[in-house]
Amino acid sequence: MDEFKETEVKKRIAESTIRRLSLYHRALEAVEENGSETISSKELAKMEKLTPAQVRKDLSFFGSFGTRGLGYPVTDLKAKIARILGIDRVWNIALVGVGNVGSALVSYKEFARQGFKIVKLFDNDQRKIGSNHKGIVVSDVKNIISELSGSEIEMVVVCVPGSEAQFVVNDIVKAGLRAILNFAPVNLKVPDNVFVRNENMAMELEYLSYALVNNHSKNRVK
Amino acid sequence: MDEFKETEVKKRIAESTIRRLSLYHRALEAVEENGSETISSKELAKMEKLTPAQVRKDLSFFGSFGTRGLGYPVTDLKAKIARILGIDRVWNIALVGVGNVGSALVSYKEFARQGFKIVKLFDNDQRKIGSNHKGIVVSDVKNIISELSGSEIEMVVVCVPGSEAQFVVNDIVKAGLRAILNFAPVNLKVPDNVFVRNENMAMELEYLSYALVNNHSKNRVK
DNA sequence: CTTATTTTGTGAAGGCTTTCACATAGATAA
DNA sequence: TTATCTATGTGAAAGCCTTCACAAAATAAG
Repeated sequence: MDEFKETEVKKRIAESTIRRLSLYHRALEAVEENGSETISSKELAKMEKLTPAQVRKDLSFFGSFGTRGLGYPVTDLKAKIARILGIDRVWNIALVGVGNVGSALVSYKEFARQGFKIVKLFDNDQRKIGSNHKGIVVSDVKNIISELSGSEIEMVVVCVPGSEAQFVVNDIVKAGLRAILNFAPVNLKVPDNVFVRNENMAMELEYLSYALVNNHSKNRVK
Repeated sequence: MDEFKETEVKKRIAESTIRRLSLYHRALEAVEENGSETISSKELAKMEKLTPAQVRKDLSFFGSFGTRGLGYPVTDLKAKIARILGIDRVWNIALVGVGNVGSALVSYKEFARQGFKIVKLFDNDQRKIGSNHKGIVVSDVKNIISELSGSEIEMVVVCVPGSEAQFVVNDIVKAGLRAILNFAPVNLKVPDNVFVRNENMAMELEYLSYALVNNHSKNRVK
C-alpha cells in the first residue's frame, strides 16, 4: 500500500480497466521483443483494438508513466503494470479436478510464463490419487483443508463437475484461501472477501451462436 | 429476421445482456430438473447473483415472457432463450491445435451438452496428423481452407500457439467462416463481419492477483 | 364480485465508463 | 535559444448500462 499516500483517497478502479491492463502487459511483451524503447498510446491502442484515449485514461488511474511528445517507455511501463497487477512475483496455485480440462491446465505454458505455478493437485477419484502429473502427485481432495491451510498456496483453480464445485469451494474457503478460478458452470456462493473468477467456455460459444444467428454487427472486444 | 416486423427498429442489445442470457439458460436447466413450473425474476436473479430488475429488463428486450403475479414458465422461457441464443440446434465445430488445451476441449462434456459438436480436428504436427481423438482423425492444417469451405462447419476453436494463430485465422476467414473462439493470447485481426471471442485464462488469474494484492473488496470499500 | 396480493414490464433516473478535446510539457530541429 | 511538433494527462461531455419505482395485469382470497 506504499503506492498510495495516506491522505489520498483510493478510488475504485473499474474491472474493465484491470482487464485491459493485462492486455497492455501482453502487448508490451511483444513490443519489447521487437526492440522498441518507447510506444505511444496510439500504437498500444491499435495492438489491442482500443482507443488511444482509453489507454491513457486507464494508465492515468495509477500514475503518469509517459513522456509528452514521446510516449511510454516500454520496459518500464511493462514492469509498472506487472507491479500493479501483482504479477511481478510467483503465485503458487492448487488445482482441483484432474480431468480433461484440469490436466490440460497443469501443462498450460501461459500460466507458467506469467508466474502462475501449479504446485498441488487434488482429485476425489481413487484411480487418480497418487498418480503423477508433470511431477506433481495427486492428493485426495478429502484432505484439502489441512493441506491448503497455512501453505504457500494462495489461489485455487477448480475444474470439478458443476455438482461438486460448491463443496470443494466451501473447503477452500475454510482453508482460508481467497482467490478461486472456477471452470465449473455454476454460480459459486462465497463470502464477500473471497474472489471468484468464472471461466465459462460454453458461454463464449453461445455468444458466437447468438452473433451468427442475429447477424449481429461487431462491437467492442471482451 | 422473421422475428422482427419490418417497421420495428432492431435495437442493439448489450453484450452483457447476451452473456446473462446464457446464465439464465443454465439456471433454468437446474430449476427444470428441480421440477418447478414457474420462476420469478427475484428467484432467477438470486441464482446468478443479479438483481430482479436486471433479469426483467434483459428479458424484456426480446418480448414479454412472464405472467404478472406469477412469474416465468420455466420450460418455455428456457426454450425461448435457447431460440434467442441460437442454441436450439447443433453447431458443427472444427478445432485447430490438438495440444493440451485442444485435446481437453475435444472431450469437454459441456460443449456437447449445449449442442456444440466438434467434428473436425487440425494440427500442423506430423506426429499428430492422422491420429485419432475421440473418433476424429486429425487433418493437416495445410488443407484447412478446402476442408472448411462449403462444409457443414460454422465455428472454429483455435488452440494453436500465439505465434501461429493469426495465420490459421486468415485461412479460416478465407474459407468463409465467421465465428472463432480463440484461446491464443493474441489480438486477432479479422474483417468486420467475422466474430471472435477470446478465452484468456491467464488474464483471469491476473485479475485474481490484482484483487489479492490490492485487497480489493467486492463491496467496493473506499 | 370485490379487494388484496403478487410480480411483470418499462419509462425515467442514476451511475458508471468511454470518448472528446485541449492545455501542458517535453522532444526535436534550426 | 526559440519555434515547432508530438503525445500525454485530464476535466468535461457523451454514451451506455443498471437500478428505481410504479402502473398494469394476473392470481388468490373472501
